[in-house]
Amino acid sequence: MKPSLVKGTRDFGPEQMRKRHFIFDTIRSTFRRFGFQPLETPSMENLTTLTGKYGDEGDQLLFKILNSGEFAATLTDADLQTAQQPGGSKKLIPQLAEKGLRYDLTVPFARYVVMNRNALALPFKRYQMQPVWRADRPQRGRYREFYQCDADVVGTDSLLCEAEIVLMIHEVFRNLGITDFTLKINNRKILAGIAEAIGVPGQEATLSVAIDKLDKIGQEKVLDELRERGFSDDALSQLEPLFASAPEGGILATLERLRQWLAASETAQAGLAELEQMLTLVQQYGLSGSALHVEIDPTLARGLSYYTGAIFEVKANNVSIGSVSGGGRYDNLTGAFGMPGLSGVGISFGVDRIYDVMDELNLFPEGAGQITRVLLVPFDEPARAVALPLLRTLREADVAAEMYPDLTKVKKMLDYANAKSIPFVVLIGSEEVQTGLLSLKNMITGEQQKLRAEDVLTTVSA
RNA sequence: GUGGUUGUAGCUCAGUCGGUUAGAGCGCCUGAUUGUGGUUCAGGAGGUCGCGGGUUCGAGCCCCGUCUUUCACCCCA
Repeated sequence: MKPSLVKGTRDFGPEQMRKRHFIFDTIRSTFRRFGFQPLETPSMENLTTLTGKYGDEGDQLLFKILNSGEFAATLTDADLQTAQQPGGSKKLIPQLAEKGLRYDLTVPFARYVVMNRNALALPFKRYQMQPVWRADRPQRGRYREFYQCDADVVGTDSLLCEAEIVLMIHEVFRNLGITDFTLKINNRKILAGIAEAIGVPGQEATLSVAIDKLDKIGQEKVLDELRERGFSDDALSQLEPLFASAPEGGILATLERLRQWLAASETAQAGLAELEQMLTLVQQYGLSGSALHVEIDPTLARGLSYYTGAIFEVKANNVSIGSVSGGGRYDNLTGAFGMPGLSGVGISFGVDRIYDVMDELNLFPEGAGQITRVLLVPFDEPARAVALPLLRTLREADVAAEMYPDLTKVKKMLDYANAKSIPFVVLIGSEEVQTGLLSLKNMITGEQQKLRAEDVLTTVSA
């Protein structure tokens, strides 16, 4: 049998894991600094928890888990006939599968909040870094198993939470070394307001799906699509300001222009006011000027299925990889689980795409992640007896150290050090055992010096 | 889910019109060097040409299926 991987999944070797840990560590430390607490939930959830939360397409992308035992025992002949009709298979799903793999981290979080509502101190801030699964067709930057790092806060409407998300995004990408990124912000209320302003109130979902593609397919094709979906020429002509190029003057000018265009819509004005307040908080915190990578994009739509206020999306510039982060405000996520009125806002970082971006732009720092700093190379049994106490001393001083396990040729052991990029090697042979002076070799410069064992530690930790 | 694309040594890739024993670079192993790596030199190992079927005297090359990769749509981290 020839071993192979499941489509859309990857192994992560040591080299990749060092880089991935760098990303995880960076994100985690930011979440912690902002006061978020860790949470983990099971890989699998009841399908009743997952279905209906992501729209019809989302349900298609859920990985279902076949029931254990005699999973087909309850099927009737009629069931089997139904299943053989085109598209009939999914009608049997409720009988065959009652569990599924998690599709994102937000819905399991909502379930957790509802189940623990009496124990949680609101507002509740949690972060979660776990894999999610989607039965999508894989592409570059799109996998069937990938990791998300989410931070959400529920139980408050405060715009400070939105502001903190903006701050966390900036901090994470700055600490990762991704300096060229754009944080696009919109507000669902602005989208609703646009629909109102052009005379198609309530149609913002259809509108959004189309205009979200603006930078991809262009203005004409967006208008074509909307026309096909029944938008009148009159309505479309009023959409004109949307396509105007961004005015000079940045964020404030964009806000002002939208305010004028959508003056007739109270909803839009509310959304614009939220946006402005949020940005004011960000500025008061001390993030402004060229350090601020925010762009207001009234065409940004994203997963409209549950966002109700602010919408965020981060794109790394000059790389052909989709968004590396996204999030927004949802007013009623826990409503589906019988707990209405609880508002939340969150952000999700896509580790795998961030990895792809950093790999392509060569942004991983040289020493990212822990690697062995010292290799002990004893030539014979007596040398081992000298090496072992030193091995312990190094490790107790938090210096990553290892001893070559076999007594073999020096060349082979030094090759090993090179292969693992170990910067220091301690050579111990009969001469070193007799004199007590060990040979410390710097593998980068090639220099070699004789040192007492206790001086090795200070030299390699410098 | 729809329509294209890709697959040859561990890696990156050549391989002519369908024609003898499928090649290169890098990497790997051995030795020059039994206590010193990266450089150099000499030698060596490594292939079900993704998999299965078909056409043909003959298939890495053509046809069908399948898996994988990747691109567009859809959607999204």
